[in-house]
Order: sequence, then C-alpha cells, then structure tokens
Amino acid sequence: MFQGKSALSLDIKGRLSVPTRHREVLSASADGRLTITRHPDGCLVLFARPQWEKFRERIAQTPMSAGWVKRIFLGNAMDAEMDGTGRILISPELRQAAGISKEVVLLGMADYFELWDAATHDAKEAQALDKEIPEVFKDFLF
Amino acid sequence: MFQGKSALSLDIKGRLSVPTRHREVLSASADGRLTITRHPDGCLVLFARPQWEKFRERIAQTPMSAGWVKRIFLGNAMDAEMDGTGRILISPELRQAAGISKEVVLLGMADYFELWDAATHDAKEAQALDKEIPEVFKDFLF
DNA sequence: CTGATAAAGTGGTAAATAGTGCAAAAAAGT
DNA sequence: ACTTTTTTGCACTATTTACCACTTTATCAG
Repeated sequence: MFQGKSALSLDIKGRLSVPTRHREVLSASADGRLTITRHPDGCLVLFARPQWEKFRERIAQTPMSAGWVKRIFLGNAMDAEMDGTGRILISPELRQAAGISKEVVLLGMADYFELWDAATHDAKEAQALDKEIPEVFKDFLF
Repeated sequence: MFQGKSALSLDIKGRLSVPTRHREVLSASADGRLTITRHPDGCLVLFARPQWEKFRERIAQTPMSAGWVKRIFLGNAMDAEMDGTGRILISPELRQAAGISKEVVLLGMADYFELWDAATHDAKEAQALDKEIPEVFKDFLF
C-alpha cells in the first residue's frame, strides 16, 4: 500500500531515487522489479511487477473501442529494476512523454505510483482545486 | 473526540508539538500513530490511524474518474508518529501544500484535526464571517 | 565487416541535508 | 519551594543528492 507525496529530482542520467519508506515494500512484494508506463492524464504510472501483470491482463481483454487507451498503456510500458541503492532508470521516451526533465513529484496511489513533472503537477492540481468537489464526494467525505 | 483551537508554532525541523490535552486520547486510541493529508480548502487534516484506515478504504476504491480527489487525499497522505515528547513531523511537502512555515492553528473537529497556517486561517475566517450564514444552518436553534 | 569513438547506462562513494531522540532548562502545579 | 510536566536546544543517525569512474551499447569511418 503506497501513499504520500515526495518531491524528488532525477539525476543527470534520468534516474529516480525511490524514497526509503517505499523500498522495503517493493523489495518484498516484487523483488525490486517495476513496470512503468504512460497515463492518459499526462503523468507516468509505476507498478510493482505483479500488480502490472494483473493490470495488463485487464487492459488486454479490453474491446476494440478502447482504442488509444489500450495503446497508451500497453505500448509505452517499460520494465525497470531498482539498483543496489534504490534507484530506477526512467527511459528517455517515458520522460519525454510526461514532460519530465529534473524536478518530479511521486504520488503513492494505493496500488501504484504516479510520477509527474513538478511544474505540470502543480498546474493541474491548482486547476482541480479551483473546481467544486464532485457531488459524489460531498456526503462521504467527513 | 477532539475540540478546541490551539495556536502553536512548528520547531526548526517542522515538528508540531501536540497539545497535552489531546495526547492521551491519541495514545490510547491509536498508540500515537496519525496520518496527515491535504484538504481541498487549503489546510491539512490529521487523523488518528484507525479513522484514516476507514477513510482510505473508500478513497482507494474510487474509479479513475475521481482523478484529482484521489490524488489530493491519498497522494498527499503521510503517516506520522508522536515521539516520546509528543511531537509529530509534518513533511516538507505537506507544509508547502498548506503554506505553513512556523505559526499554525490546530482545530479539533470531533473526529479529526485541521491544521492551518495562522495567517491563512485568520484571513479565511474573517472572510467567512462577512458572508451570509448558509441555508443549512438557518433553521438551527440554540 | 571490423574497430574506434562517443554516448548512454550502471554502480559505488562521499558530502550535505533532513530526521530522530535525548537531555537540560523552563514552566506549571501542588 | 519542590516535584512533575512541558518545551526547547543539541547531538547523533539516517537518508538523500551529487559526483566520479567504469561498462556496455550504438554509431560511424576505414
């Protein structure tokens, strides 16, 4: 179970240093093996390998009408592995796809992570906060 | 059950010293374990761990369309634990999100706490007092 | 087709920064 | 005035980040 925001910066080679509080979980549940792909909202998604496998199954069974969503998730998926010091390389293609250069934000979203370019994240978040909270949440929140 | 306002200041490392009158409840009900996250209104929310777990379950099961609600609540959630002297560390990301630097206001809201930047709180409160009382409260009697 | 060169990827180490816990000082209550 | 509680400051530990060197892969020229 992942949660929480981390403001991080990629090193010169495009590697992400995973915060320590997440490393143990990833090592235990996936032996440090991850899969990274694109998300239609403009960020990247990071799965522990077993969770990715399950997600991939569901995407693969999706009908033709899913069209580009299927291509985005499956076509951009890249395997990655934590090195001895807990770093993972984000491929140039993925970095470019999400507009990531150096400053990034890593969000724990329960079963997966989202990786955003810091500036993009802040902009989209501010935009979302301006809007009203969707009706569905009004009563269930507090 | 938490209530009351406390004007406090974070120490140099960004730690909040929980008022004594709340410590016992938190120790008893959650063994001093808390979870802190963002609130769309511009403050932070502090839950005792068991209450957070329940809230998180509902958030985690939320569909993709929930997008930013999930990102704000779950993506910003950070576990924290009271140390031997009743202090909890507020992560840099959360402090930044709520515009908190040093002077803060802690509001007991029955099941949870709200943590505001002092200046922000005062400004918003003044603003709220200027407005009409919302319809829902009109029928309330004393 | 082969070898040289350059670029990109991998791994490790050291320095800086952030976080934790302890202990002494201050404050409050008896 | 003394004891107990609370706070603040300090020192130690852990984590993160930046740097450096080596390995591998790709590219281009002979």
